[in-house]
Amino acid sequence: MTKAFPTIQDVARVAKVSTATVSRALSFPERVSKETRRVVIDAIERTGYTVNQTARNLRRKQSGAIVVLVPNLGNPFFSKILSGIEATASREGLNVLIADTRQPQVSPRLIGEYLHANRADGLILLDGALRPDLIPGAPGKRPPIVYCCEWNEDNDLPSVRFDNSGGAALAVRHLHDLGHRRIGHILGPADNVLTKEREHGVRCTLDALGLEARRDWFFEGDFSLAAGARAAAQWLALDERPTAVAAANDEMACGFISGLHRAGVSVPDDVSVVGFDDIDIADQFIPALTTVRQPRSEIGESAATALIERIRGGGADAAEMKTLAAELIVRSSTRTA
Amino acid sequence: MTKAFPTIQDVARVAKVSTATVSRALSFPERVSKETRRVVIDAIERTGYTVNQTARNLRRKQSGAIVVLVPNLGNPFFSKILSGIEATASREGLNVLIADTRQPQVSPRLIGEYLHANRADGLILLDGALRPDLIPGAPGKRPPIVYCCEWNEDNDLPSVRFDNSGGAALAVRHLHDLGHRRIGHILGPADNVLTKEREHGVRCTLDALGLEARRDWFFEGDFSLAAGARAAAQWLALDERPTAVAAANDEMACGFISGLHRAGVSVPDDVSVVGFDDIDIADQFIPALTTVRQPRSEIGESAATALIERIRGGGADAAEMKTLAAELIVRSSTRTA
DNA sequence: CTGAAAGCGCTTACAG
DNA sequence: CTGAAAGCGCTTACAG
Repeated sequence: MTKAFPTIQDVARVAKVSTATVSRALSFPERVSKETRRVVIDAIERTGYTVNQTARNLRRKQSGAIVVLVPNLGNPFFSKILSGIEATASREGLNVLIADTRQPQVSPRLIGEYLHANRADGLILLDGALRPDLIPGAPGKRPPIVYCCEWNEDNDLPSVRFDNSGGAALAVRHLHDLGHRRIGHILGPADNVLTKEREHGVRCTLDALGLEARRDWFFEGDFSLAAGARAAAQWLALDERPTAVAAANDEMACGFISGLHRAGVSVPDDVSVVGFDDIDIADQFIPALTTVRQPRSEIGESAATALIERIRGGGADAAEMKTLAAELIVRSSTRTA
Repeated sequence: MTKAFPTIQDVARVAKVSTATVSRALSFPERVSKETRRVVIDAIERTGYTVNQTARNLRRKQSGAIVVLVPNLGNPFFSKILSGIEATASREGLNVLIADTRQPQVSPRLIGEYLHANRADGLILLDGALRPDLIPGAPGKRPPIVYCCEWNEDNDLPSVRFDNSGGAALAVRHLHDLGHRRIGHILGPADNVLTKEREHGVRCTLDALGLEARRDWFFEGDFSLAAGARAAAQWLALDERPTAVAAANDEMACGFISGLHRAGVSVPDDVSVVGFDDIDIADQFIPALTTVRQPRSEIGESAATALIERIRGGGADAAEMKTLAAELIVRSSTRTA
């Protein structure tokens, strides 16, 4: 950093008070006299002083920042959540640091360093595969951590999540209500908690409805558009086809519809498709996508709020879980069987 | 931050050397003896020490972080760029702080604080409306700043940008090559540099081709899907309609196509449409979108690299501009007139 | 209400 | 190659 920014010393000199008083005037205005406050404010204006956060943080042993670990920053799913987190954090005067967990630099060790290094007062994890509980160091002296969207079944760290299996149930019931009895599912990436939850929701609901969960109607995927297109190819190759498909996210639903379209198969006339997430394009896709909405910026806000409470409360890192409901949005990609 | 993390003192004690030596072993390994290095490394392992960045930064007068100011974090356009920035920064050992410029907290004053407060060694601006040159304080002692994608015509801060007008020219020429002679344009938000550049490219090319730039064929927009749909409504209301439309971004192109589709108008059979950006969904949209590709993670990397060079070089904040070429991707939303 | 003084954890000339 | 010492800019008990 360049030198010569005014320091608290400069302000003290101009105001003719001690640095302690300047500091107090800033942090506890009510503890200095009205007159002093005025003089200090004045000196601050004249010098153009702003507090050096680094020095303050060193002294206070805090960082004024939280870090968010994101599996893929370029993915709109995460950026919407990030947006909610940032809005809440900035309102609370906290900076937000981000790191993409696909970067080789972000090893578990580095996560530990973020915390130890006094870089962050807390951590939000959007990647359920991350295991901060494995970081050496007593958990007692670890800053708060909360999972957002994803979580890890091998620890009981607090998390904020959507009701994934409930959302999947909504999708399947909707298809059933339309008269569909042959229902398929496009899965997310293996080993992902969301994939498991959504699949679970689909299977349970199928079961409850007395419908068959046919192995060849469960298409493998990875949340990408391309995976949806691959599922379309598989659907086309089937002897007996499902008349409706619930995809584990909107991208795959779109890729699926698009793949079918290129083969001359129409959605919803030939197959009904429901997505998951309600991404921006969903209502302008052709056909407009019926999907399970998850309020993504809200979950980000909710996670940030939970984290900040823990930071401020300084309290116990009690395991806790908050679940946000999902909602079905019916549009034009589904119709009666 | 919680207490009791091991400090350099602890390491020194265990290694039976001075803290100065530990510090050197970490920062300038070649300046300590092989034996000492071994002993220090060993002590670090045993204590679980990681450097306290806050203290280091205070001493070194740097922050080890850059801040990226984003107009809308939830917008995939920006998140892709952010991803490129983050990848480069993290590779160089720099943390990245983000702030959404729509947050009221991010006033110009706050931008100044980011810099003064020793919070950041440099700044990347994705929002051309931001004017860091207006921040009080001599520019000489300001950390480096670079615009990315957008820029501001009222200052000559360095920027990395796409060839927007060249890209628009590509789009119009492509339409012309297909035999279209009645060509319209959907504009981005007013007052945006990208809007102006793209419109400029369209107008110049139309002119060069001897085609008319009809006022009622230039539809107002704002880069949103909804704006595209509104343009579709306007197109439908026209007496004389353009047979081809170049949109200033892909979202508007998709919204436009979707709006026409709902009215029974087919793209590309009835109108040809070309987008701008090549967003993820572009090739799975129905029809697959012909568009002008802008390598967004590359521009992010490029901006981060430029910033880091300036930070490391410590050098002059010379005005400089880097322009990345755009490329036309022909798919199915355009056809012969 | 205000100030003197210690100290947060590190780095870096300066000696040796 | 190594150590003693000062200092980065702030905050906060402790006195008064």
